[in-house]
Amino acid sequence: MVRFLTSNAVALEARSDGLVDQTVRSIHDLIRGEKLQVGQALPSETALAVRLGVSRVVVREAFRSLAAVKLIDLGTGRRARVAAPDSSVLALTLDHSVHIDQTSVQQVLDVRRTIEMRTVALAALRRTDADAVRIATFARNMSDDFLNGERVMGHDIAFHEAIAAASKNPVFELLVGAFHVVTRQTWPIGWAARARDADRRAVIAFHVEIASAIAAREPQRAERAMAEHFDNSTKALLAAGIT
Amino acid sequence: MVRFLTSNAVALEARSDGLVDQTVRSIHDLIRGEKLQVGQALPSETALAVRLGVSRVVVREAFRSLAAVKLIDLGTGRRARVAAPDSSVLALTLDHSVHIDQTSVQQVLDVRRTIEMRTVALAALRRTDADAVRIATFARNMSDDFLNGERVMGHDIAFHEAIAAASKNPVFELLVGAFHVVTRQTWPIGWAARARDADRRAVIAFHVEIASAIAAREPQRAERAMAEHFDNSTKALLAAGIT
DNA sequence: ATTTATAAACATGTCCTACAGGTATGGTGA
DNA sequence: TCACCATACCTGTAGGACATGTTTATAAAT
Repeated sequence: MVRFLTSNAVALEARSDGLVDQTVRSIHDLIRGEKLQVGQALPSETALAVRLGVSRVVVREAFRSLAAVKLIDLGTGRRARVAAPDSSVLALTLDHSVHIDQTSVQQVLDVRRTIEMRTVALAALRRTDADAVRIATFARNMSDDFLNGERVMGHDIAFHEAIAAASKNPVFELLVGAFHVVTRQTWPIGWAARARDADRRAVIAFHVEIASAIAAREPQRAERAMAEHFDNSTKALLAAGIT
Repeated sequence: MVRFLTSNAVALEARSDGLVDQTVRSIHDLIRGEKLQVGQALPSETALAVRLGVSRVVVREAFRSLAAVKLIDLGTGRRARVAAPDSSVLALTLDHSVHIDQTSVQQVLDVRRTIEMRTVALAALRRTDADAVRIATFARNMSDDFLNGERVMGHDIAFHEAIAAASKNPVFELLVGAFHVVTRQTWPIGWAARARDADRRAVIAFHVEIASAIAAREPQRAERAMAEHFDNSTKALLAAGIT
């Protein structure tokens, strides 16, 4: 993988009046410049404060900013370390966006459908045997815990996460992970909307079918099943008044 | 390439003790509880400090955390206000992920392709006349500024952004916007990899074709053109050694 | 009476000092 | 060699102080 070392900082609050923002950029550049990898430690607050000519308070606030977007990890008594990105930040953004009425649940579902139709196809192509087993297991767990909605939801989410992992693309994994936050809030509604046992069994059947297609390495079949699964969910939520 | 992507549950900052994290949650709950809308003001730092029984430092760090993920806006002398989510946070995450070698450019491209095939189809269905004009204009601008790579890139990015906007789904807009950060770094490489004018013209032809399909309200044609466009770019970057 | 100018009240930005408590490191003793 | 502990280092939180920016209310001017 060729590296383009234009460590040009991403418009990270481009123009800033404040020392904190400047410090955030300095630290950002520092990580880039020293090519720090995940887990490596940054200088201590005091050391940075001296080096950058600001007070420790400023460095602390800058650290908090970077930690909030998961660029670094903080811990009492330990120096800050470079962190691996995770989905929590995007999850927060989405969650907030929905709550603030900037986005509808259906819109989120459309995006999920788009993405997961791809992840499932990739999973069918790139899954390891262990992936296939994991995925199938979650589908079976859904069936086994049929009476306990809470647990079915847990398996459902784990199922989709496992598929994303099997796609071998961390960006997809990131996105799928982020959507779970919204899923957790809407899933019970969709489950309740499917009052009849037959409808609930159908939901699980979709998962079994998807797992089977992945195991058989049939991307198109997997994709089709995933699409139907989402269409079914979309309808259920619509029926429950979730737009 | 080593990966750590810790995709795990999330929501409101793990149960990490620490007054700052608790305060972040409190403020988060406050926004939810009071159903504050974008633009509305939060209590002042001092007021919150008193109310939550913590020092002002703690509230400030909590504010910084929330501002870093764009849940609130901060400004000197002004009270903090609820903010609308934007793509900069995810952009940072992606950028960081690529720089830390957690993600390859090709993986990002795959995600982009997946998403933009959908946005372009939606755009073809839901575009307004103004959207169609905007999109076509950017394509024409690319052609007009053919000799100036920097400007072509600008039009290219604006083109894709306009399509996302025409999809009328803010989540897609958010995602597409976030990818631009990576695009800005890889685009010049792809352009350089297409040494012959004919190859460069072909790139622009794809955009013209996409714009035309959107104008004609032909989602499938638009989708196909977009797919070809991405396949072409993927190949160009591969040829340049970008994996 | 409406508008403008100005002053006061309020809010954030930054610094300093202080100390409690967590972490890691190295040395000592078994 | 290994376990244990003292110690130096580091982060977490508090309170006070003051500069600077913003809003509001009052007063002056048209």
